[in-house]
Amino acid sequence: MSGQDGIVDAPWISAAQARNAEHIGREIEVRGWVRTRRDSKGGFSFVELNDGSCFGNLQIIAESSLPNYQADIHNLSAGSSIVARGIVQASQGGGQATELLAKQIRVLGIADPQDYPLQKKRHTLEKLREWAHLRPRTNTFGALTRVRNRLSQSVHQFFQEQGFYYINTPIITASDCEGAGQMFRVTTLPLDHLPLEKGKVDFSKDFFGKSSYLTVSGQLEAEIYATALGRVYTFGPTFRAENSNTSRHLAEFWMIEPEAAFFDLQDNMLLAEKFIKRLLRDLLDSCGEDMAFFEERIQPGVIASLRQVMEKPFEHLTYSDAIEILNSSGEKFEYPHAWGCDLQAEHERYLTEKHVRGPLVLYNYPKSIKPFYMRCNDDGRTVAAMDVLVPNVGEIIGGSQREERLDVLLSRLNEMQLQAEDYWWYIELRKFGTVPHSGFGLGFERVVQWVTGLGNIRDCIPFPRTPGSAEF
RNA sequence: UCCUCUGUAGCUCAGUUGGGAGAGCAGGCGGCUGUUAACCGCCGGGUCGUAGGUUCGAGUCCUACCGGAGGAGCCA
Repeated sequence: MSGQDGIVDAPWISAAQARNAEHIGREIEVRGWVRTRRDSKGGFSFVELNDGSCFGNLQIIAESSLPNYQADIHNLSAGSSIVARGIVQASQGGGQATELLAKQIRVLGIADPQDYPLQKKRHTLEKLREWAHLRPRTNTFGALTRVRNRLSQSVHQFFQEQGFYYINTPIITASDCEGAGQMFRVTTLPLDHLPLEKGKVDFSKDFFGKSSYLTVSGQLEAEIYATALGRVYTFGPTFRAENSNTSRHLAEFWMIEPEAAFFDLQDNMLLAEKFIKRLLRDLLDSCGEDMAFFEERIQPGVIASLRQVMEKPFEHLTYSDAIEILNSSGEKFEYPHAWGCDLQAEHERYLTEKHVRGPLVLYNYPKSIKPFYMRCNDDGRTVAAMDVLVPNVGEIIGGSQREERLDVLLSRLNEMQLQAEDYWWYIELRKFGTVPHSGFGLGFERVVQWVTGLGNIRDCIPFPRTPGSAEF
């Protein structure tokens, strides 16, 4: 969107560029939305414009000699859209390097302050959720959007540099055997007139000839590609129909799932750590203004804590050691933490927030509490699983080395009373040229929540989908 | 799904043992010779979430439902 790239009319530049002192003296044009207007005692106005290009606003000086000053400019209010042309000059006031002395201001659309919900003052995040069509115009969601974008870019850059191929796994899946929780059914059957067969719905009449659902994970399909091309990753939407009402759950969220052939659990854990550190480094390097806002207004201390994470190696603990630490912690827990039980939120919180005070990689979980595809360890009672936990948010990564031994996989399916036929293609990957391989899933919004310090995951995605809520 | 809290003006909230609704901000008008979230004055604005019930009388008490928040479970 700059004037130099040849895409748009030469004088049009971004507010981010216009705020830079190197443009002083140039005649330029900016296009965006008014954040606020202040009238000077001298009979002219300061109009602050934001076009999304950066956190800060461009201050525009609108003198009363402009032909439409009284009619338009003097009444400009937050949310109005304008095109302003003028000369960039050094700012006479503090707080910004430059300002635009307007030669012309064209008002494209006014936002009537009587009706426009966003005020100059602070709104609660809960209220802004009701205005998801307007909240990107606020400082918080502008910053959030740029942070999300930067993280997305880093995801691709990191995996591309590490030799991973970006693949697209299906959104619609025709098997209900993924076992990762409640799924949303996809159907074209008439719900008021379902075809029945012996009293049950006849899904052979459905669009795909069988039951189909929205995906809860692209992992199994990613394994197909990993065992052909070596290293792959997905970055796509994921759907969970669980009725969970918390600040950490969404019914629709974005997940990144790398899968790598010839990676064992150690390689997998190292990959996860390098990946997270890369995300943090890029974020802190290139989203300074936005992160400074989160630091100042959302969670003081967040930047320092992220820096610390970047500099130190992650702590690693086996599940068994974690249980030992909980046992000898002297801490009072509401839930028990015996070996073989899944760790409760309070346990994870103790481990990350009090014991290690930073990210923690837990691995080698009891096989009884983990899915069939995780690789069985030699001790006969644990699997090569690993989770990455971080303070405040909890689990952001769950992964494992996958069971590559055909006989072991078959007996695990049998143990868990799953039908081998349902997994015929998954099993064939082990029949034909099987290799050790590993992967993990990282919840994108959880990372956003962690790095911004936002308390509720519903504010970490543009349009949150939660039980009872799919507005916009 | 469970537990707890909550729903009063555009926004944030106050409203005392049930007696007829208030403040700040925002907005409108006016004033103020460069300002950078709340300079001064005046003005307008509310079926007190919805539906029942108790009572002479309900924002206030009771019941149900709906929305929101925090925590739990499930998970990423």
